[in-house]
Amino acid sequence: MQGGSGQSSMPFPSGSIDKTRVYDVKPLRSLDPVFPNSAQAPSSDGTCPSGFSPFFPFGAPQVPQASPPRVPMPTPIRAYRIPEPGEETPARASNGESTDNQKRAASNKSRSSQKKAKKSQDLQIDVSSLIGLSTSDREEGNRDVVNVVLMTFDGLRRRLSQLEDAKELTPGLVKRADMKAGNVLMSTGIRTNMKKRIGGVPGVEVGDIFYFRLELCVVGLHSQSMGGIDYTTIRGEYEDEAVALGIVSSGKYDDHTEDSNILIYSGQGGEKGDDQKLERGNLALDRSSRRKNEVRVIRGMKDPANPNSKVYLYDGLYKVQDTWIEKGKSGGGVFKYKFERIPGQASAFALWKSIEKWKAGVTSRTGLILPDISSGAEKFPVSLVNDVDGEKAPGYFTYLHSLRYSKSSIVPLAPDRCNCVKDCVPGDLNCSCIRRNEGDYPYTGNGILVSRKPLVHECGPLCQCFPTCKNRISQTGLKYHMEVFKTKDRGWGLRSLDPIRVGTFICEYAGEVVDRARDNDEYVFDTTRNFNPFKWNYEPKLLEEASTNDASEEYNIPSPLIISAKNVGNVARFMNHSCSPNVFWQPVVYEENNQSFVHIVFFALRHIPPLTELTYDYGIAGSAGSSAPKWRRKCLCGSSKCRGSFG
DNA sequence: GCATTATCATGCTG
DNA sequence: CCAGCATGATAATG
Repeated sequence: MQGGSGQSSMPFPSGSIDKTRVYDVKPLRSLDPVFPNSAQAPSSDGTCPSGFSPFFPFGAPQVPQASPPRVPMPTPIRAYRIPEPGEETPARASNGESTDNQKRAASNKSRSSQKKAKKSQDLQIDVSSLIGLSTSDREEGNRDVVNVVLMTFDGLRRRLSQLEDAKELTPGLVKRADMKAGNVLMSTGIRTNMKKRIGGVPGVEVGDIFYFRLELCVVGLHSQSMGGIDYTTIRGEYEDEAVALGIVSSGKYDDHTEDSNILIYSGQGGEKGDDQKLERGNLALDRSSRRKNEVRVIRGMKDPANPNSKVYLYDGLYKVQDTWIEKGKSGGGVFKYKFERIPGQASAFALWKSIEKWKAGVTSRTGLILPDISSGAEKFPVSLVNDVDGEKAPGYFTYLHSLRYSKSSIVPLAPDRCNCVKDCVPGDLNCSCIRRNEGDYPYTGNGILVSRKPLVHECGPLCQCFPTCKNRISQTGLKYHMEVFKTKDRGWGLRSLDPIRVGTFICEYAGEVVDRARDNDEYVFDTTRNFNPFKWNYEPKLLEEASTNDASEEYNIPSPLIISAKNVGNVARFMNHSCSPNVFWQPVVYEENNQSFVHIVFFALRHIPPLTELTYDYGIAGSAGSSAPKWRRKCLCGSSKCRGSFG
């Protein structure tokens, strides 16, 4: 049974698969990708707006219909933009081709997706205005929409996680805040890219990272919450056609190869030694292979910071170049698919592999000046790199990882400490530190900040709890391998060699506490500046049970705090400004030397892929009493929301 | 239209 | 560290 004969559209009649023979996949001409000369051809990145001339990812438009089929052929995939019922479909209509099937699929789709939402329809309308999502945003996303959906997901997830942590230990309780948050978002329509499409998903970029499978669902990158193969079925005139959309490779089945552009993926099914069947996802991958369709590839990676959790890396588009059958470990036949990466995409998985080698010292990297500019002051080395120009080092400073109070008029707060034994326990209102946090433990079990707050109260050295207590996150030092690097046009900058999960502690702003910043001092953190307000916490209206009276994100700092990192400081002094930053600051207070001081602590605003520059909002001085500094500068952050200047 | 099914998830226990 | 378990959500399938 050869698949390459080109005669049959079913190369594997069920039940008569010859597992010993390598599966020959000469391309079937009649199954080559067919994109009609219409405005609805999918573009490779999905950004082609309807009404504009289509982009043909395979070069010139192909005319495979030239060779007439002798057997009933499946209807070629016309377009993945399934029209809404009642929506005009000018290109197709003028071709005189039936769209009944697509319309049927579309109406099925919208019905089934709204089925669950029906009971909370009121909420859905309320919620979409709340979050600012339109119906078309749900259908097709963009960078901002994807970001809003992800922020909403994790805000709710963190809050639910916090509530779970505070509950009594009950044997039956399974902590799955991710599923609950995902379910709420799916059922209230806080999701995007519901329209299935081959190729890239608008708003998701190659190299983007995710920490839960449900995040992939809500942004429409991979709609299966567990399944590794995302596919759909096209209703054809004569028969239905399965098409693969994407895969998640968890690495469980030795899928990774030496060549970063190649991935060997195993089919699904065949659990207890049975042969896998050419159906569902397996069939879809086979079809996509013949059609040479693009398939999204998401690679499940070990999280370097947390061995228990996984990072999902979007590695862009691949094509299935070869498929065959192997004998699996349990004896049954297993489908194998050889994925080959489409050239010209941003480096993602390959970059991760390079970083692993740098960290292990296997390969030296270009531009490395110093392995550790902290000279051992930090737990992890802070490398110094310049692959842009000849500058050898930033100006001299002394490395210090916390605050120094010199000639400051800061009035320390009254000290307070808890008497907990071992670790402070979430939900324990006998703990005075938890009480000062309005009864909420500020961090989740794995140390992630739950909400921005007026002030976070951490345990201090004189608290009776163990130093391992989770309520000391900002005092535990760097968690990542950071790197100071020379940017193209903004001096030195800061980035991480490890992926950073939203809400994780990055570092505090170390330096000397001063009464007033000197005019020429560019290394200043000043809490009196005006900062762009932004929403990071969960939306209390989303879920009654997650609500609380105090969800304020306004900072409440007892007295103005100005820190200069010109002479002494840590990695934070290298972080540049951006008007759409990926890091934010949070005031944190704890006791030291019988006094309590406020610290400025940085947390990840969103997931940050490795080697992405870390930035925060420097704020703007001047409006409320304090005079504008002499060094206010033109902003080069490049964001679409850029305010033009900062400082 | 509704229930069933398959699935490279998670978190936790042993 | 890993195997195994319980609880699951999604969308295709029947």
